[in-house]
Amino acid sequence: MSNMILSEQEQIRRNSLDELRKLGINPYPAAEYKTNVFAQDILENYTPEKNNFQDVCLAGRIMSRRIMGNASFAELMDSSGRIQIYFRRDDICPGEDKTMYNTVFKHLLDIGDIIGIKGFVFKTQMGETTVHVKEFTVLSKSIRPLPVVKEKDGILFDAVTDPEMRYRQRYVDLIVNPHVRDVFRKRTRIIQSMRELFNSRGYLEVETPILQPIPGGASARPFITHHNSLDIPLYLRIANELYLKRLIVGGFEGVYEFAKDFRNEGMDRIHNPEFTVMEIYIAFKDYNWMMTFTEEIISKVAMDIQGKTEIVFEDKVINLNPPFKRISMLDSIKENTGLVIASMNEEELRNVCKKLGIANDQTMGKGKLVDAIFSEKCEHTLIQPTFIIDYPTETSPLTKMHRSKPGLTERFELFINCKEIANAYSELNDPVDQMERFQDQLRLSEKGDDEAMFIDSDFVRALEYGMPPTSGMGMGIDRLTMLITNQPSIQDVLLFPQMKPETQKSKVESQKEEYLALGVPEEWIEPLKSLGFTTVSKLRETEKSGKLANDLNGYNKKNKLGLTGLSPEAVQKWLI
RNA sequence: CGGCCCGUAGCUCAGCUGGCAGAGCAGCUGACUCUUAAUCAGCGGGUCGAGGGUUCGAGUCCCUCCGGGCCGACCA
Repeated sequence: MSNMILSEQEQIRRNSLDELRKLGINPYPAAEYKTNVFAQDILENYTPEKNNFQDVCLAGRIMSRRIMGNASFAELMDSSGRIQIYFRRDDICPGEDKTMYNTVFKHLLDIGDIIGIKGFVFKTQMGETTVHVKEFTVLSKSIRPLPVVKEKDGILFDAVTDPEMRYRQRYVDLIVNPHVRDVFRKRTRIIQSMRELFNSRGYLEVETPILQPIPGGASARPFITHHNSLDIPLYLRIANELYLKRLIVGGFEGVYEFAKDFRNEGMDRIHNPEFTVMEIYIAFKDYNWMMTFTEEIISKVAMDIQGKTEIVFEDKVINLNPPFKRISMLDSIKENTGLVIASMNEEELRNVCKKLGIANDQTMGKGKLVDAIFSEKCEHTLIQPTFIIDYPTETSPLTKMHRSKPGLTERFELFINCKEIANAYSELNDPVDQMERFQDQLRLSEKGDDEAMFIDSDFVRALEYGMPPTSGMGMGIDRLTMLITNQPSIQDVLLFPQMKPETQKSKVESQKEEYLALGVPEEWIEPLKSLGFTTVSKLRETEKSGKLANDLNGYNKKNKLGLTGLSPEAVQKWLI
């Protein structure tokens, strides 16, 4: 702590902290501060005619100050927004003692500090609704300067846009970029909107294990961890599907979970190692029913959050009004390539891939090849919401065989803006078939597919007791939020996106005695440290004693330390 | 993993073919009792991401590394 190098502004704020305490003001008081209004209520509802809000109390952060001698304006930001506040010396300090205004407000408070105010609302000559402060309380002193963002006619000046700062220090982003708070409020409302719908249908919100002995329900590489007292490996879940279906076996009509899943894979604009998925399973339904339900969910969310089903994403207008287009995967490939691949074998598909310039290798089976063709040739066309239906069996090991199309399964994925938003099946409930599919996965795994599914024999055991015909659907909440809130990157809809750790500069410094032992005069130790020689080993590594002597003498002169100059020879002796 | 770009004061950013590190905001001192990107006068503030190299001299050129962004690869 004492060794921390503080900027000038941080030092000044820490001094202010001490000064406040000397005046008997606790900069971090414990007591509840009872407010009776939010900034937004005042801004929306105050009128001079009504003369309302004449005894208000609110609390928030000082975001700007304009001091004009014995009167000042400032902006206070609470959770609802910003409001201008007005201080007048003789109102703050009615008696002889003007300390609270002259010293505390003008000198010891800063932008970023959190205060509570009591006063009345009025309109200034410029017409701005303002709280005239009669009394203020320091609630929390800020000792780190906040980026100052100014705004005029909706244009921001010096806005914090650096992604690294925004994501690493999300708290700063939230303070200075109000629209960011709005995105996260909307994220929560999206989840609430869906939850309302599910609860109104009587479906049960449940929680299932995040630490799983077998990471099932999806094709992905898991994170692995270890349980000490059981002495077994455990995996962070890649999906919760198999647990939710066990609950349908258990007799619930419908179950759903908003779940964090974890996948140990690359990160980019649309992938974060941990992400949120809503999965829902409903007994006695099939994937056709689920498509209609998915349309209902999406359009309700759009209405609840944006008030309309037509949304704008970047330069595109997307219409979320049902019904959405439904097309089979094979028909979509036909539409986009003109190729009919339905009856092709693995070798023929591989040739198609080669012809189309699609990367493929021997570990890829028929299903993966079809999937690769689809991804390459079709996905980018799916801007308006589209259900792609009837997937190859091989890549859908938990899905019921198609009731009429051999080799295919009753599965759909919903694409919006070329991204997969939802994935759903008529769930496979034939335990014998399920066991065979798991064994197929095992063979793929042996072929080198490192994301083929593990066999979960307890899940098969559950199916053996009998699971009703069921349809299940998973929806990527992060991607849905990106879409609804028009955010280009997943990091913009995650409060704390994963980042590489910041490298902490080592704060290790050598002691005074170590410098003295080298023959460095005591008065030159601080200049040495200031020039970056914070340890004696750094000093020893220096080879240019002449340059060092020169730098030290320069530092002496620049900072007017008045020390006697050093000769290169004297410095040379330290380094031996 | 590969290509391109970025990292300079608390914040936003200049800094040309290498030649004394700059501006605005913020801060400090002062003036100003309805201002609003307040204004006016003055002042301070830098390990130029880190390390190495070339050079009389590096923010600038070269190499390595760290962090970030975009695109691609891999991947849902």
